[in-house]
Amino acid sequence: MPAITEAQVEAVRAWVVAIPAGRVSTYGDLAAAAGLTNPRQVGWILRTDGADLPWHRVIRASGRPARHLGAEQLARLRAEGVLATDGRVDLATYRWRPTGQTR
DNA sequence: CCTGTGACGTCGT
DNA sequence: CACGACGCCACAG
Repeated sequence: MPAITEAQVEAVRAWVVAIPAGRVSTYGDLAAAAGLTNPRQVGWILRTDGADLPWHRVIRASGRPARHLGAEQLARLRAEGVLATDGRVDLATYRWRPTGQTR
């Protein structure tokens, strides 16, 4: 079977879609929620099958957007009410966890 | 089979 | 807090 199953891909896609507006999630949390051991795999999935997903709500654990996206992602988040300070999102306020727990 | 690269994370300095 | 190095897994060449 493939290294990454279709179920894992769908799981990540589902979590990304489930992220409420005005909230963000990290690659590490999504990886854990989808059962992936490595956050890089989440990035791979988003790049491959995440074209139609609200990937702008997925940021790094540092609170910074993905590398090539940069300012565009921050602009989208800001439009949803996520304020970034100096290019950094306040994870303590906006970090959303896939447990249904708002905080 | 080995090497390089990548939407990352964690630790050490 | 910023930067660098290493680790991790998957894929392309």
